[in-house]
Amino acid sequence: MDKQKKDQTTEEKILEAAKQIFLTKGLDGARMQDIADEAGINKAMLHYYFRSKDKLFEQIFIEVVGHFLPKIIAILTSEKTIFEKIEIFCSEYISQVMQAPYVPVFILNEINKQPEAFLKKVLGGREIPVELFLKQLEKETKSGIIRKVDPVELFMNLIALCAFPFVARPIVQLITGKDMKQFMTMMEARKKEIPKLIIDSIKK
Amino acid sequence: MDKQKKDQTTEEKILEAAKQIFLTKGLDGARMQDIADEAGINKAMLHYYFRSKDKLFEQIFIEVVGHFLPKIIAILTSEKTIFEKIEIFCSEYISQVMQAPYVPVFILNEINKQPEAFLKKVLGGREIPVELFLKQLEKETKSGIIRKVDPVELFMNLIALCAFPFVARPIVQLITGKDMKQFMTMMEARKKEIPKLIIDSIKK
DNA sequence: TTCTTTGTTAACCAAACGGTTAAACTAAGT
DNA sequence: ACTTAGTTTAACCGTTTGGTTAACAAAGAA
Repeated sequence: MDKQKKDQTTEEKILEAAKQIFLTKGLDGARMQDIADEAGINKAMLHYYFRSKDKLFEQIFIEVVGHFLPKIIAILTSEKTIFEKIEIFCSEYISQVMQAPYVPVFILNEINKQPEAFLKKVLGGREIPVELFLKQLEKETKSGIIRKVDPVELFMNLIALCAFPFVARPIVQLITGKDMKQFMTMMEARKKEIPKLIIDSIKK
Repeated sequence: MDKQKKDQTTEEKILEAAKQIFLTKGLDGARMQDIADEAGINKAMLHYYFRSKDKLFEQIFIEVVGHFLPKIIAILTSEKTIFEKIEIFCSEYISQVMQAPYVPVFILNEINKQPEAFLKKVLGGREIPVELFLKQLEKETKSGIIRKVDPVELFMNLIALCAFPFVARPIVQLITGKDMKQFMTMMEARKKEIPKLIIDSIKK
């Protein structure tokens, strides 16, 4: 047990342990006993504080996603040029994921297992404020700065290039022989490589 | 039950059903009873033919991956220019996945849950014949056709752009409102868009 | 026919699972 | 010292799970 855990409340211990277990094993693969062991507490406490496995999972899920999405949205709706936004997006996204490398796999699994529930949980009725971003694209297309671009594909390419290496990380590491530190160094470099690639492809 | 299933052997029925269930639910999420129901047979037959859940899963896994990898390797080791290889790779990869859209998620999950076992199963002692591809890159760099490129990153970008949309497909469909047919049309178009993007980024 | 092999079924089993309970413990308030 | 409310524990419960078994059926082989 970490030294820190001693002055954490039981609820905090559970949340931390559940996050660790759910992120690495997924909902199906995680056992309540695993979480209890990881937290160093009795299994009954999980139910005392969070009633059921599903409730606990949802708590973790909302915490994890709720930490990511706002930052992304903030970037898209900020007062920057498209080129700047692309640069900031990649840098920020990769920074975020570097601190929690399992998050992309975790999210992609949820997306595939229950897409509607996913959107509902994540957005909770709100809408993605994508309007502003679309208008900006349109404007900068007309003013001739960039060529005509499908915003969905642009966004998809961005996330693909940023997120995919993390999703395939274990195999990338095995093939290249990179340890975690070297892998992270590569991703650090990609913060600049990816925007270059994307911006080059949409510039006129 | 499909009309076809009647003149399939029990073993074939099981393999088909197991593939369907494992691909969509994963190893942890799949139940032996689910597979038996899907195949329209008694659960005991699964063990009669394949002994255990793990053995059955491995069979499916090897079948699925064994169908993909050789095609990819064939392209990399063929006698084409890099530009041609990139074009063929994207086109072929996307075509393959369009016929089995769940495969990338399935594989990425395995990669993350047991990376070493994954490589062992997939390669079975063999090596990825990457030498030839590396030499080709080196040669075409020296002759000035392309700029200096890290082959790992080139390859990672390729797969990222081809595979990621399928991995995030449910959410992409929900956000864009595209049905399966429209999604596939988009991916069909990407067979040409992705090579353009990649080739532009490595051309001198 | 009779025997043997192969395929199939329903019933069963032990273990693992998520979840519950009642009692014990702790600490703060009276 | 007594009460009370919140917390923690071990033991337990019903269900589900992967896996087994024994009886049985179909089809050749003798």
